[in-house]
This record gives sequence, structure tokens and C-alpha cells, in this order.
Amino acid sequence: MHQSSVNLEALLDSCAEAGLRRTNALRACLKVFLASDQPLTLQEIGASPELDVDCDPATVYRLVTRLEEHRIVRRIGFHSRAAHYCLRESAHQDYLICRDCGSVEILDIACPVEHLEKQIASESGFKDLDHELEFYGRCVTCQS
Amino acid sequence: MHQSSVNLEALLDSCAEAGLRRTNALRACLKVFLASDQPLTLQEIGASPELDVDCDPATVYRLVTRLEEHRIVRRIGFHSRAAHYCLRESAHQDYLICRDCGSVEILDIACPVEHLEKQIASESGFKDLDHELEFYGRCVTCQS
DNA sequence: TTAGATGCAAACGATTTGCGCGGAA
DNA sequence: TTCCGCGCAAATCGTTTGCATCTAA
Repeated sequence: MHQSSVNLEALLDSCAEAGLRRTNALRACLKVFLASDQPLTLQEIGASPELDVDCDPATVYRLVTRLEEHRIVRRIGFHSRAAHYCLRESAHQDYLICRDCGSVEILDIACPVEHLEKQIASESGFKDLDHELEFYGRCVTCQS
Repeated sequence: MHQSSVNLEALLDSCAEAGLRRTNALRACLKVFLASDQPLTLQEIGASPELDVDCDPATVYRLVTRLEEHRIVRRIGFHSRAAHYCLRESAHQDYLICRDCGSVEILDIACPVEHLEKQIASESGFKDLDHELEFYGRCVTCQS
């Protein structure tokens, strides 16, 4: 809890550097991110009990979009209609998703493409490289 | 050309096995997939010059959805609003995408997570495992 | 003949945007 | 004070679905 308030201030500093103001909505959204161990949709952020200020969906959208532009937040596709987001400062995670029920498991593996990323960056000239790795399958429950 | 008509028949066979009828719309959509080297959105399929029969968007949607369920087609998220699809029979591809202009490059690399996939399958009990790997960054053009 | 496929049109849901007010710098 | 951020509401866009008709099997 103290830890997360430390993180919160650090995050707000990053946001300020990126040109965002220290508004209540921003603080509230960041807290929601810090309180969650899973990627969240915009709706989930707006409906989270951790959200201590009411935020309009448009506000959440604009905030998270800007956070993503400034690489404070990472976007994750999954195969759901809504995009998911998580803090980039958290350790990079790869996911295992059930095609049928949509459950999301966080994989406890060393990410296997770290060095590949550097190689691709240098070969392609791309900057700020990042990656997304997900496994899709049918989970045990959905196999019956 | 002859090659792709061979593929087309083989694909139609797979579809028939999966319970789909050999309709003109199905044939047309499969041809579009075969003619493209990049993943396509439903819109792109419907608007493709390779599509030799007019198909309603709803038809394309239902066809591709069914093809995906039967694992004849693979869905790819990218970070665009619309989902992309490609034939699963083509070799598995990983992608390099520009966050700014959205350009998609196909990575010419041996996929680095094949064996990891098997390991995850056995550890998790998931069936029909598949994965999606994309790299995101800013391309050379967009860096200026 | 008949179950499945298609077109049309309407519903849906997740963004995405315009605008006028309010609050951070 | 000034400009950015916010809520509200409307527009967009990519699906997604209901229904009557058509067609492959």
C-alpha cells in the first residue's frame, strides 16, 4: 500500500513529464491500474471499485490513450472486442487465453523474445520496440 | 495460379469436412485469402478486387467466423479496430508493426516459440494451442 | 425436400469527437 | 488568466443478429 503510493507518485511524475496535468481523473485511473494484476478494458477501469472518482468513459478513453502514446501504458489485443491495457512499468507479461471462455492466465515464463527484439530493432531501424506474445487454446474446463 | 487452384480445392475439402457448404461466397472468400500475402480485415475481403462474387458484409463475417472456429483461418489482433485474418495453412508468420502509420511487415524469422508452445500445452492442459507474436515500434519513416 | 447460407436492415458495443464549462498551472 | 482536461451527448465504425428468401446436398 505504501509501495503503491510510491509508485503512484512516480507515475504521476512520468505523466507530468509527458505533459499531462495532475488531475483527479488521472490519479484515479493510475490507482486502478496499480491495484490490478490483470490488463483492463476501458470499461473495467471506469467501473472499478478502486476508482475513487467518477470518470466519464470519454475521459478514461482520452487518458488511457494519451498514456499509451507516452508509453506509460501498454495496449494488449487479446481477441476480445475491447482493447486491454496495463502499466508498462509492471514486468512484461505473456498470456495464455482460452478461445472459448476468454479466460486470461498470466504465463510464468521468462520472455523468450527479448534478445530477438533487439535484433529486429537493429535490422529494421524501428525505434521503441515492444512486443506482444499470446497463446490461444481451449482450456481444460472448455474441453468437455 | 494452378498452385492456388489446387489449394482452393484442398481448402474447400477442409471446409466441407467442417460442415460448410461449397457455396460461391465461400469459394470467393477463400480465393481472396489465397491471393493475399497479408492478413485481411473483413472489409478488405469484401472490397477485394479478387472477390469475384459480391458478398454482403454479414456473409463475409459469418463465413470468416466459421472458418476461424474450424481453425481454417487464423485471427490476428494487430492494434487496429478491425480484426485481421489469414489462412492457417500458410506458414505461421510473426509481424512487425508501426505504432504510428500502422504498416505491417512480415518477419522473416524462424518462430522462436514453437517448442515453448508444446511446453505450455502440456503444463496447462490447454488443447489446440496456437500463438500470436507481434513487435510494435516506430518505423524509420515515422521517426522524422 | 430441407437444413443451412445469403442479403437486407436493424441492433449493438466500443470507441471517437465536438463543444462549452471548470480547474490546474 | 489561460489553456488543458472534463462531462455530456452525438457520431462512427466494426461487428453481430433477426428474418425472409434462396440454394447446396
